[in-house]
Amino acid sequence: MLSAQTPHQNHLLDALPAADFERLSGHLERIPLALGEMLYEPGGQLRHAYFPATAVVSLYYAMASGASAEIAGVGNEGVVGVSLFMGGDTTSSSAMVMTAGYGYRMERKILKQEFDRSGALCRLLLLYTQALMAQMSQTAACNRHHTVEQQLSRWLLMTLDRIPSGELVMTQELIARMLGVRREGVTEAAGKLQHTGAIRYRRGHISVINRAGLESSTCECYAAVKNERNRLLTEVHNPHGAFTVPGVPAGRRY
Amino acid sequence: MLSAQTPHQNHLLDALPAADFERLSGHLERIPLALGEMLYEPGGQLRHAYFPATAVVSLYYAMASGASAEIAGVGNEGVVGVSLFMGGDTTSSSAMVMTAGYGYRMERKILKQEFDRSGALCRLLLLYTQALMAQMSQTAACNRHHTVEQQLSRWLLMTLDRIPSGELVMTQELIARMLGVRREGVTEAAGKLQHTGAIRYRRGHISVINRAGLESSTCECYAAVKNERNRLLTEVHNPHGAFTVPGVPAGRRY
DNA sequence: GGTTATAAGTGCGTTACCGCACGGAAGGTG
DNA sequence: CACCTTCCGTGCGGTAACGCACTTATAACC
Repeated sequence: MLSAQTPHQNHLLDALPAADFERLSGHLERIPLALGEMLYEPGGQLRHAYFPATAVVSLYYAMASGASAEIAGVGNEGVVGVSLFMGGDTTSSSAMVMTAGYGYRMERKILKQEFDRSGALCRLLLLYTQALMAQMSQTAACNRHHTVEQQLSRWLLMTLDRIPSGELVMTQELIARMLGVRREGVTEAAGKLQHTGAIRYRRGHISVINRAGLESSTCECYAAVKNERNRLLTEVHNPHGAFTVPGVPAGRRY
Repeated sequence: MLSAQTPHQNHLLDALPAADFERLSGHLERIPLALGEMLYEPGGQLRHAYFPATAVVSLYYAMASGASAEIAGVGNEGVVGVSLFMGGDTTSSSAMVMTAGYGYRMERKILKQEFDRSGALCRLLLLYTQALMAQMSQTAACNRHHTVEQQLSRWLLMTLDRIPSGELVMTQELIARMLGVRREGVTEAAGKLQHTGAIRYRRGHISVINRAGLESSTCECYAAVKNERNRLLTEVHNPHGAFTVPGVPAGRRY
């Protein structure tokens, strides 16, 4: 269980008033999230909501053909399992851990109870859900109009924003499945990005060398999602994260 | 203002318990919705939520380039303006009337008040919002993997499910803008569908001749969205609509 | 340290869709 | 009726991404 003094570094939890957090802290369980772990699948009964800290989770839809497409990503800015408080309990999409790390989970029953109090967490969860919808919308538009290279750049940037380091542990195969494109397409796009000096990669590892380079390769969708999230969750937003100044983590402490 | 005896035929409103509906009926204003009317635009302040009855509304995202892409459609099964109760007040997408008709609107303040009572409407709105998210997810995946012909078929079926007649008043140009494809692409796909006898069209009008034909031309996405909506909103769902038996409308009466 | 599974690179024909530039036709308006 | 806007049909070159087959490289494992 999470002690009230532990720095947990999920932005939603961090934004809770002390009183609300105290009430919940005993119900937050710190757990490791391993690469490839499924947090939910279509039709499955969710038992917990997950608040990622260093882990990153992909919400994606798996088609009958075996193809798939990422709908949205969730990291330390959000929560996995909005259907628990929205009332549907499950969804037609899946959630898989894309970057290993840790997070906190809360039992379905506790989350519902707290949500029904209509307090700070309720408000935050609904605002986050709207930010999630904005991300889904942007994904739909981006899938329609933008190139693989633009989308790969966007995907790398969004993932980068959610992790402490500048290196992603990630195969091109897996990225391709999430973007819903061919693996060769990712190889080609990543090759171009490496050629321009934006990234460097080796077998299963991608390092971002020049963030500005990535930003100039991506489409408007990256900034659009980020801006909308900042607008909706200003009090939650943590401008440069708790990780940019090692040893002096930002954010509330309990 | 809507009298308690009026058949209103928005499924969310119809699903309200009598007591809740009584409280709200005085705040529901029946209004015509004209083709092309904008219900909201990015950044604009929403003043009302709209419950379509015979009108159909598209939620879409407009890109900087001028291109656009539909995110989801809303008809008599839902409500336009979920950001009002989610807390963000506005969104980065736009909402435009695609099929003229009428609907009911409720002032922002009244909606929020009722939402905060955590009663039946609150529950329905959250469930509907989850159904909307499922539709957005499916749109993202569909944009990635399916052909224009499949998407056109899906779009026609979804619109058809929301209107009383079998004829859509709709130019190919407008459909193309919503699907985010070329107008010529729609012409070609519609030509094929007409050739197989599924539809017939003339300048600005599309008639569905053979619904089963359309269903066999579309992708899994149509059924997936419909099933998820039925799962989430069983008590709201109105199997064949209030319109299939003219003069003997189904649904609750107040 | 040699073997092996897995990740990434490459080439090639195919396809769906795009952008553009027309021509023709329907239907409302003076 | 003649006019003219708007909508729809068609052709053509260009291109991004696909599917497939195969090679090369890397890191992990015995």
